[in-house]
Amino acid sequence: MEPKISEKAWNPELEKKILRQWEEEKIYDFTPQEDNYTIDTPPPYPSGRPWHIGAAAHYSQIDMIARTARMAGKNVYFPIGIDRNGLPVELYTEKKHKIRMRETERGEFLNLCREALDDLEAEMILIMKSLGISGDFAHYYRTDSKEYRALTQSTFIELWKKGQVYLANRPNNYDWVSGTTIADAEIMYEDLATKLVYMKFRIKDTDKEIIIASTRPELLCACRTIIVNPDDERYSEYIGNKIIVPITNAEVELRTHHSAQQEFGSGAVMVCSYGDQNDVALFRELELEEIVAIGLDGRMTEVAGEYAGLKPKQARTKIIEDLETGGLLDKVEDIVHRTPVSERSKTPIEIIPMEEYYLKQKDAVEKIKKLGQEITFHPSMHKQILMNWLESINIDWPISRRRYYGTEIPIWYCKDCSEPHVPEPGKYYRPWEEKCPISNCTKCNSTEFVGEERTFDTWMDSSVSPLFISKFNRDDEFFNKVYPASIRPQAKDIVRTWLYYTLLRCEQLTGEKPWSEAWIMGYGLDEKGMKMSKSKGNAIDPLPVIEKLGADTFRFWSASEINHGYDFRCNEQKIESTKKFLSKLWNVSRFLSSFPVIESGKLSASDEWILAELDKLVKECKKGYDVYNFFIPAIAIREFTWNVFAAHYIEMVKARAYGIEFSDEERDGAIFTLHKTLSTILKLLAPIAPFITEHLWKELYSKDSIHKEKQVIPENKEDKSNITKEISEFNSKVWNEKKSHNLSLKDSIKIDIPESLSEFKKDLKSMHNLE
RNA sequence: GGGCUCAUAGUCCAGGUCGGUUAUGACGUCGCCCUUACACGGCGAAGAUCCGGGGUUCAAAUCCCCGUGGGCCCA
Repeated sequence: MEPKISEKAWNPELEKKILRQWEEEKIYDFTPQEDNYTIDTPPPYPSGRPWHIGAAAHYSQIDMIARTARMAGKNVYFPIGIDRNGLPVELYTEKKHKIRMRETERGEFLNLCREALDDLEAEMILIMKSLGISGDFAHYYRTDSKEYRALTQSTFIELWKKGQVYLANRPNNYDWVSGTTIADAEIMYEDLATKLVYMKFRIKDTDKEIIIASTRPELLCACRTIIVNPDDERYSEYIGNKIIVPITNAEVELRTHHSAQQEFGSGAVMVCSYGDQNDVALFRELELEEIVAIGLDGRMTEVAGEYAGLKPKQARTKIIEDLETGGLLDKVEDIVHRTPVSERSKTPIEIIPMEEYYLKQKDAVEKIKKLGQEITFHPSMHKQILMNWLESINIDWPISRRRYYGTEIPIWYCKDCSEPHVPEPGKYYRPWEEKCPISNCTKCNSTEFVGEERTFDTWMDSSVSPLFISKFNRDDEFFNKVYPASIRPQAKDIVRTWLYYTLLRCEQLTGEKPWSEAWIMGYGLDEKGMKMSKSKGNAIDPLPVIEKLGADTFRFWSASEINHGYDFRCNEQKIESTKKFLSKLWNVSRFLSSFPVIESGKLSASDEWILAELDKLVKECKKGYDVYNFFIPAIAIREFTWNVFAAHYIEMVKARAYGIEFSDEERDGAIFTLHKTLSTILKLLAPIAPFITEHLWKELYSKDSIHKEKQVIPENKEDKSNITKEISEFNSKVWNEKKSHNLSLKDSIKIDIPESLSEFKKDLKSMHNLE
């Protein structure tokens, strides 16, 4: 009998043809019904080349969620979006064109960013499509589109009107040379020579002194507290005492804090606004009131007293002299200090408070905690990341950024009285280049306005993704059908940002949770478990891998290698070797394609046994698919298909299937069981490897897509795994025996079949050619 | 610096909640074998101080404590 399938191995080239078919037949199209399964797909951010291979694995798995849900009979809404707002593309563009954002005309700079995004986006879309992602590419959205930005702005305007937004001072990184604030991402660290100044601080109402070392003595006037390590016994008796700051004679409290290192200087640290990032954290944590010691002009402010007007470096020199004169100086050491400097100007940055917009979030924490409790997390352990984060929130959310490529903050200020005005929601506004849509200032009736130049933090955009995909405020009927979404799949590293902010924003705007389930995936690392980065040279480009090995190989690797929720390692050779399983499946199918598909047959003990094992597999897969953990079915399917079905069952029934020395009835039992098992395997595997299962399904079982099938339901058959163990032990025994006697596998041999396997006697005899 | 998390053969991974056979499977390696689905295969073999130290226990990969190293987020 000639097998219907003639090729000897799975050819990934077939994937392209299958993709075209899916597109033509529109098998993943979504029409909203009463019950829908909405996936709040993460819109990936095009930050550079190549796209992270871990992200490709991530999207493969998100697609498995969609396919699992479809096969469970759900009406799946699987939107695709691209996140295009934010700093990375600005940095990418500056580097690519060797320009600086602030020295380039804003409109021109935005165009260059857009071009860069378009290129990078095209590559990501190509990868996602090649991976077989069954999302809605025809209507993919961009977070920098007019519609999306209009939504971000509308939601801001709504919250502004509810009084949820306010202005406050916030420490910013400031680069004096460029004259701008810079983002944390633009800071690098350099070891620079500086002086470590040991100063004498007196403990109030005693004649005792504490020596405090600092590289920034000019900030004495901004000192708010002194900290020592709680384990540091040198200071334990003075905790809570008032300390007199030299020069200013201000009184501050001595406290303990774990961030004080006993080995550094004298172990006591002065906390000033702001010497470094640690000071910022301490001011926030200890709720200290900041003192602005350095002004926007880069000089000491009036709080510095006689040092006012000096540059910090001059003030430092003078203050050291004065300390010495006043007998307040212990000693000065020359040290090398790890100093934050601006990436562009290479000069040390200062941290100074500037006015920024804040969105209230502290009041919402308890509500969000409750929402968090109502959401099912897969895996459940990652709910802890959110809960810990909620515990640690102690400031409102700063939402304004002094950047260009983002959604503009829709505010105009009256030129005369500075009163801020927000426009009506519903449209996309660009205040930096558009005329104010309001004709007169509501406060002073002036007609002249100045547009806000700042943009939003990008999380302001991405945090409304469930509202955008459900057409919030644009199509109420659609919104009511698909919101709240069913599931939010996302990576672990952005639980505190994207997941949290989405909960916050959606609660503020709809009063409801945005989804009922959150699915959290681990982080993709290199083969040694280190983070992948372009600079380390250990990044793997997913595109050539997928092109060479095919999407199904990549997807099956992703499912079988990544235990859900845990970090995973990416190794090209490992991905490549995964292909062997697909070949195995292909060849099993090729063998079965020699036999007609029949509806029934007389089942022998062997058939009953493998069907019981198959049922156990169905049950095991369901366990994984129910919680969208694809590692469980992938491992179980490979194990069953290769090591049970192919290795033992197929070998046992081969002769029977050919009808050699068996009745037609017996033969049909084998053929029926073979097809029943394979077709079940294909359906079980379809969400993970959609291409090869589709191809084999159509070759063998139906002209319709396997992706229209419903998932198999376990029948709870009797567990026969003990038989599996016995059969495989017996087979091994025979194989070993033949080997030790230098016999070929087809040679005849005399070995007794154990009593417990007597039911399988006929099949085993023909399999091994037993006498 | 803080929080969370991980650590099992050359490599990846299971087991860990609920302590108790010979620690699962895959990749890779080595040997033999073309047996009519498959050499991208079959059979077999070697390969693990279960990260280190301490504790609880008759018994620890598993539970507890202290380290070390990796990862993520926050600072």
